[in-house]
Amino acid sequence: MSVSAVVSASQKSIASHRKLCNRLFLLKDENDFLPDLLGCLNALIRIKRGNPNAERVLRFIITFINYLQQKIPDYDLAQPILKHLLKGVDAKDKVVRYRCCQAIARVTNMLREIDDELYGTLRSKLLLRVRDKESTVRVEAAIALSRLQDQDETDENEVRDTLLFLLQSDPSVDVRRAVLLNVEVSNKTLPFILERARDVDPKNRRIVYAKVLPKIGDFRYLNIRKRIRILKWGLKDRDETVQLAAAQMLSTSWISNANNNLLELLERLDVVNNEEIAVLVLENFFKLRPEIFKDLQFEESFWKELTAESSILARVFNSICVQQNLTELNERIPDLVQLTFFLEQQYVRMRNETVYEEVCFVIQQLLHICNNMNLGDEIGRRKLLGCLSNSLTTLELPDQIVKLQIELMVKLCTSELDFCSLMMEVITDVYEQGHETPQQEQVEPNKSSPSELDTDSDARSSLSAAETQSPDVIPEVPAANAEEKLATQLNEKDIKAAFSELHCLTYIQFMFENITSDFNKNHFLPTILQSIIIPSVRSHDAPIREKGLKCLGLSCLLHRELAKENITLYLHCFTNGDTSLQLISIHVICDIILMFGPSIAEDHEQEISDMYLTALSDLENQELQANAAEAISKFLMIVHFHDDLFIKPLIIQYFEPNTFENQRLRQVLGYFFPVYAFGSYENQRRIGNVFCDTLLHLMEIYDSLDDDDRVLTPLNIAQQILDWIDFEKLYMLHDNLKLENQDLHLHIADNIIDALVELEDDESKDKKLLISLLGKLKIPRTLPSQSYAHTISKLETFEQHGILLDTSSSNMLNKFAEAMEYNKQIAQKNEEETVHVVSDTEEDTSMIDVKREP
Amino acid sequence: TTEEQQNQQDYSISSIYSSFNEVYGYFDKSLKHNWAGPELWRIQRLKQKALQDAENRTNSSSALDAASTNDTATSIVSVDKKRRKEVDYTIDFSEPINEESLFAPASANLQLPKNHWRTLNRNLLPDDYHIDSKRLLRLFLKDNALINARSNSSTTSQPEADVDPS
DNA sequence: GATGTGTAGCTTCCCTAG
DNA sequence: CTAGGGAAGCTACACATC
Repeated sequence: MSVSAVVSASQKSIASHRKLCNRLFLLKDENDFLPDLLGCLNALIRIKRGNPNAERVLRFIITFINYLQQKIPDYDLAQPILKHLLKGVDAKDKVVRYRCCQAIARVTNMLREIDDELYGTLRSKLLLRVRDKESTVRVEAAIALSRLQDQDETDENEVRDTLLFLLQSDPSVDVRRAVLLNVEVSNKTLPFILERARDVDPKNRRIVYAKVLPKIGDFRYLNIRKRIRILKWGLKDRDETVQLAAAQMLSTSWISNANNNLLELLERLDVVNNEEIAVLVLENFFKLRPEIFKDLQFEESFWKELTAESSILARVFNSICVQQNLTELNERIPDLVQLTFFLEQQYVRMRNETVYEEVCFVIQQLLHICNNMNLGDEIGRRKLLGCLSNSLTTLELPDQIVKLQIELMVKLCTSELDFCSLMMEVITDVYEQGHETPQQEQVEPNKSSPSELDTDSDARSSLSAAETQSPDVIPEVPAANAEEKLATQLNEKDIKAAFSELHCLTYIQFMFENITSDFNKNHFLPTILQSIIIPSVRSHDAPIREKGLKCLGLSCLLHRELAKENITLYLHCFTNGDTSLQLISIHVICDIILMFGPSIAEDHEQEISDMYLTALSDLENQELQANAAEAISKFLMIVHFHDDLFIKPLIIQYFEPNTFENQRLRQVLGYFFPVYAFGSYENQRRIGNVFCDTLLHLMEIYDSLDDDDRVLTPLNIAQQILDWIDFEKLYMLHDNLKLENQDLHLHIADNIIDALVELEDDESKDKKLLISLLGKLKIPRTLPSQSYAHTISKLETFEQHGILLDTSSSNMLNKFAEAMEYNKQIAQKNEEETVHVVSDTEEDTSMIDVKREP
Repeated sequence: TTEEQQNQQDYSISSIYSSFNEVYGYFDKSLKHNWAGPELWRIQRLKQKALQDAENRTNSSSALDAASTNDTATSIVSVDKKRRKEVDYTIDFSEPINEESLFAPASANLQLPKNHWRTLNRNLLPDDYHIDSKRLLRLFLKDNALINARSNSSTTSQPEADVDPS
């Protein structure tokens, strides 16, 4: 048997390789052995990618080299083969380059030694090949290059740095993946690898968790920030398979590196500062390890010595029980009376400042648990309510705790009125604590304690108070560092009063967030409004004024008239205020309109829409812009407030390259547009109405851009918008509505033709684009013949203008005209027949394909 | 004011539909993988299969027809597949190959042009703000209140926004 | 600049490994 | 038995070639 016969036999199955190895071994000393073998390689490297026989042959050759090395260590076959293959890495044929790189990668793996010259050539050729124009070649070259990595961790390491460059910059996912799987993990490469957990490709992301991170071994090689980041990315990934991979890594490798002890794992995640992630970690962990979940027990001592870690463990246990209705397991959580007791213990412990943060965290977890508990027990309820209101009165608690406590108190109270009365007491107490003075008479009239106020005052009176807040009495906005000013200007007593006011306002804010009462039917609300909120809106202290404006906004949501009166106030804040005031205005006016409908804004329509448009186009202020986009989205989605005015600027900001950094804006709008468009056919038509206009505007922007910013082409943009107004994508609950908007793209065609007439001769690029869009429109055959006729007549008038077109454009235009003509004739025929035949369902939903029509 | 509220038109999208949650659940699901802004947006083609299904449902009268054509179609396809599967991958090692042409140097540049190496944010996803229907149906000031988009049959005088009991 | 070629990305179908 | 991976086929687009 000849060398080529043996090699040829190896292509059929892997099973025969062992036998064939022996055969080939017998031929090794013949004169033509090496040339014959290289000849076989020549045949092999012409075989294009994906041929399974070629894979087998290559594998056989590798097996043989290995076999030979074992038998005769001095027989060096690898280097001659390598030398031969290197001749092909620059070949013209990409298949040859691909196969050579692939073979080199495999052979290099077998190499025991290599002479310096060969190594140098290999290295420099591969460094070139990883930049090949073919991605398949780059993949193999990258794998080959990864075989040349050494342990050198110096700053300059060309091989390593090239691989890292590919990992970040190669446009092909496969190349990045190949590098990800083959690059050596070291201090230098780790940041680049971790970053791939956010690769655009979900498979690459998954590989980070499933393949690469386990290679590291102990997760403690990562600092806490990196641990949290990697967990957050993985567990919150949109792709379930990535989530699962992250969860698996957590519940197998990471937990074992924490002595299989959940609490120890949590200790290494700094739960106090990463609550959200800790919850996710536990939830995902229990999903994969239900047996551990079921075995969790909480002894008496557990509750008496709560730590950050143990408390969040109990909280997640509880929340999973509640979510999944595991009532029996949930009995391991103490009852309300006991929980209240433990909570009180923590409030006491809080006085020790060294553990303040941890205690706050523990309290939050306990509050979450209480919130999930059955609140049927009267005694427990009263005890807890007492404990909560007491702590609110006597302690300075962080906002998150206050929020949770007040939310819980609403649930504990039997009615909203009870709740308000209780809160009123708390707020009064806190207010008085801040305004205790040796001489009571020094208290300013408008800062009088709420308890002294006429609690019977109705909304009307507070309204009149609000009316006095006409824009001109609002103090001018102070310097940015208002707090500093505040500290120097005010004496200690005033500071104390100011802080108690802030304190009260915080309580009021969370209180108002949780009530829905009609303002006039709950006499506590007008009292609070008049005695605390309104004075605070007038305050010279920026923090107080801001909080006051928020609380006033919340009050407005409970009272239509109050809302209507105060719109001007918020408009004024937007014009004259700093960013934080502007944001409040954006929020409050939006909520008011959503709450009461657009009619509430009828006196200030212009100013309000101007405000939102100004904010939307403020490229200098991303937060404002994003919030405006969100507010407008809500308007259009929910109450249809000036759709036709907002829709075009909204589309423009979405595609405008300058908003690329403003991801919140883009993601809000990315959600909004499809929902808006697919949500109703009227909305689709609204977008359709501005399509051409908007596209032309965006094309202008595109023309003015640098190459670097030209990521989205006008074609791409147009396709995305056209997709929004695709009638087949309308969300329809009833199939019979599927017939809506079938003519929408035909209308677009009309608009495009109109726009073509307007374009100048030097805008040939634009003309070309618009014409190419005609061919991509989705136009059904079943429209009435006049519709097509209308478009055809438009085309004819366009042709009369005699506008210069390149051949491909005019071809496309002709094709489109023919298709329309064809549609018209068919439609006419059908219309004649319909006189006799009632319906023809066959062609109801069939589309024309412009390209295929005669 | 009660009267005004009653007379308020219900503008919500859901007024067209019977089920509010269903609609937004659908959008949350269908937009789950298209969140990263226009640069990374993929236009989802309507699946041919889904379209056919829909068509079959509407043309229930021709259900029998459809079934039979489907049967014949699948069998034809499978025969076709088998025939095509007999692609010959055999490599011929007997003929010597001209190394001149095999290793012929390239005339043109083999490197990927520079502008292809320009990446969008190093091929990384942007930060995910997890925008969903809940986010856009929420008041700014009351994050626990979902805007209660009721059908227009509602006769209550409650405001449009309502504290979500959850 | 018209034309053909090649590739990327998608869907659909099939197989196999868990 | 199901899901995930891979191959085949299709389409749209980019590039090269003349």
